[in-house]
Amino acid sequence: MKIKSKKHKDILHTSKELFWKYGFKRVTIEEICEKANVSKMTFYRFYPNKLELAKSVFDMVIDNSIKDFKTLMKQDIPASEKVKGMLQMKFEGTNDISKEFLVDFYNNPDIEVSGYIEKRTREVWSEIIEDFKKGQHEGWLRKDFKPEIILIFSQKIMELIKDENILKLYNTPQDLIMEIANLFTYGITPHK
Amino acid sequence: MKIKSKKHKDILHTSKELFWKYGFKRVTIEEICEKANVSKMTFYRFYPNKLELAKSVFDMVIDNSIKDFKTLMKQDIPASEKVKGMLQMKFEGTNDISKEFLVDFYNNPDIEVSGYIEKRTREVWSEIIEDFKKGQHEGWLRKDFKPEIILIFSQKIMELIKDENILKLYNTPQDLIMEIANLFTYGITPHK
DNA sequence: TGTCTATTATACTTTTTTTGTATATTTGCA
DNA sequence: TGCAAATATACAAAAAAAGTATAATAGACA
Repeated sequence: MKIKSKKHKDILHTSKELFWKYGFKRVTIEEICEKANVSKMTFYRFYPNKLELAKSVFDMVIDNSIKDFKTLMKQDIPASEKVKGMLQMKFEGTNDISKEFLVDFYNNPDIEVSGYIEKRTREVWSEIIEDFKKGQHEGWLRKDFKPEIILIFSQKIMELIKDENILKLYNTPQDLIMEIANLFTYGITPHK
Repeated sequence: MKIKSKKHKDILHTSKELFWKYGFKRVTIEEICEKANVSKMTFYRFYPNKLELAKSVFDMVIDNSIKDFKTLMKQDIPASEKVKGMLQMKFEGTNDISKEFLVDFYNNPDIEVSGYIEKRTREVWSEIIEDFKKGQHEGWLRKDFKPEIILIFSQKIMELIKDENILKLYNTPQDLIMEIANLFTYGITPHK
């Protein structure tokens, strides 16, 4: 599935919006069609069922995330800025999957689904890791750590950012992000 | 329905939470029961169906709103502070009904429902209006305006507070609230 | 203008989900 | 212990959602 007609795009964007808000299960195909101004038959022309649609949505989001991420990594800015940008992206949700969506997805008894998510997630991770390795090679990242650990780390740290109680310690979420970014950076970059 | 057992309270609070997040239609009775750790049979002991539950939830929220509002009105603080408090309450959602919830409610073909909401809303309004009249009688509100207009006014103004673009003009929502509260106050209070 | 393609509207069957009930069992507490 | 409240389970009935067949329509374009 590659070329996207206007209608096709409408379906994708509408369903992303609804899935993000309510999760996978709570949204019906007809609801999507109505909101996207597309007839049900047109929907079934593009997708055999809701699951396939969800995969597409997931893909779209992942792909955009990667694109944003790569753009960031390519920029000629200090490492601390890159880390900050990463966290910022996560915080804004650009780079994040809706919790409601994932929960529904994982609870689906259909095994194929969670397998699919895991596969795609692995792909994203390895892309990101590649970028970190490049950073190590280019010298703006310390060489003696496993890039994989960054992702695990940032995963954990995202839980902090979303934690109301921790947020309260800072004037703005940005302050917290900055704080974490600094922590991250000075543990990672070569000593000046 | 007055005395509330622990289980009864759990049901009420859980359903409020879910309704607020997803709206009325998207939430199932069994879902509520699971999340509230209550068996389905216990649910049906308290309520004959989801609609009656929703009415109770609605009542609970309305009642709390009135209570908060009355507490505010009774305080010995200047009128501007009271107006500010009102807006603040609305902004925090303490005094507000979830949009998702209301939309579902109004779309319900069952006429009784929207009738019920309208009835309760009218009651709240008249209570609030009574308080304003008292304020006029006690002299801390100008006497030559219809108290009813305040509610209509504040309704409209709430739309401003929720408007992203307007919010952007101020550093914090609080600044906007303050601004509006001042506007409100100096159009209402007796001239010093 | 006529034709081709994409889209829609409608009406329908099938499947799945949710509701609501009946019944037997368990829990906690006075 | 014994009673009231709560539960688990299993099930029938109703409602909602999924999915399909078919005929009608709209619009691009040669």
